[in-house]
Amino acid sequence: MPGGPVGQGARVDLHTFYYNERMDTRTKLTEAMAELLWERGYAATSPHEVMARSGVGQGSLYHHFSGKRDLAVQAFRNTAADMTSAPTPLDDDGSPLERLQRYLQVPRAGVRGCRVGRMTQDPQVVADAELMTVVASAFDTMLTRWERTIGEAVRAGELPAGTVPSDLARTLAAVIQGGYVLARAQGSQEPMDAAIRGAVSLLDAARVAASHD
Amino acid sequence: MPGGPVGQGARVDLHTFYYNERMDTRTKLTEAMAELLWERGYAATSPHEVMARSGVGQGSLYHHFSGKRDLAVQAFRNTAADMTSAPTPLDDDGSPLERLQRYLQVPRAGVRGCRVGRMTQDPQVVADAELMTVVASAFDTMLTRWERTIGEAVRAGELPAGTVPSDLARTLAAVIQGGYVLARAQGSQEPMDAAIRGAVSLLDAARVAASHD
DNA sequence: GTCTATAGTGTGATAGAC
DNA sequence: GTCTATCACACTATAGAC
Repeated sequence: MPGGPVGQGARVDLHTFYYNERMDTRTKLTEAMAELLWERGYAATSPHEVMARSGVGQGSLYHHFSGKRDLAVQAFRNTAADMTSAPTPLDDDGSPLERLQRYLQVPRAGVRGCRVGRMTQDPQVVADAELMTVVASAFDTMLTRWERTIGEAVRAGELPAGTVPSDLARTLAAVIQGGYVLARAQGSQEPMDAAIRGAVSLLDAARVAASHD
Repeated sequence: MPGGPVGQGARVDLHTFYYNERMDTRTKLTEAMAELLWERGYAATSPHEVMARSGVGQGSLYHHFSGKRDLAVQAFRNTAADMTSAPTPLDDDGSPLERLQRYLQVPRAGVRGCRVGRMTQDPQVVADAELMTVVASAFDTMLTRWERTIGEAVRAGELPAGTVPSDLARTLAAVIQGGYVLARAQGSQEPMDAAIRGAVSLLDAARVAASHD
């Protein structure tokens, strides 16, 4: 191993190492942009910041991408694809209702916010049809999964027969998205966890009600 | 009625009339800023836009306020006070659970988003301790009301005895906040309404479960 | 494919006349 | 108290050498 910056005793900032040593320039740029979209949003992220974080120069950015918007679209497409392709407890073992409750309780860092939901509050993003398409289809994919598992729970008699899967799917997705909002409003994880606990309890109550259908 | 701009046949843009004829300069500025905070957020709103919308000149803005931040703090304090002081169905007649369900179903224009919750996604707002205090205390006031009515519903036997009011309050607040996110993501009111319907149904189920406690 | 230099625009804010 | 003119700066983007 020749004397790279990772040699013995060398202290390397994780980000710098990550970006500089293991990715091509294009990827460095999209990864840095994806992080900044999450942390700061689209409007508040400048090309200058992306270059600083990725260690890539100005000329390279405008060589690989036509500009800030192009870079953001590519980066955010990757983010949405990562999120929607990741496996969830919704497809694990267990009864449908258990899976719904397990997915609700997946750890979520409330104060960081949702990478996709965040975009929804950025006026420049909402005004951009291409970005909004990515946002909308990411939510669509997620809601479809919720709906399918909720339908299974109804058929299994774990939820009341009158349950409307498309409604409840939006309710549970909203609890998560709203949990992020509450957590950020209070600067604390606790409101997110409380909101989830309350939703899990409501599903427990619904199971009890279904058993008396 | 002397020849004001509202004389017979005169057509006056509602905004222009509203700002120009009925308010003092300070109020014109805070009202315009409050609207823009809602529509575009803090970071994305420039003093120039505030002046254009209010019809007030640059010199006046910096005479009445020390700058953009000062104006935004004053404007947003007014917004938060308006929202937290308005009466809600939570304090109306009817059983506690009915009041909770009625409040959930208050019409909310999902695509416009929540005036307070919106601030939560703006990095420059989150970094500002003064603005975040206003946000946090507005949510606090709202959550306390939810909690009180939920507690009443539990004591009335309309919700299961094991219900944790502080948890369920956050769940229901999250449904509303998340409903805004979903509505904006899809550019449609429908996801908000669906999320609310699902939450109302869950509360119905919880009432059934409570009756078997 | 990457660099440095620089353009052109809009920002938040101030100066000073009236 | 309000106006117009202007500042210094940061932004997104381009030019052109290497």
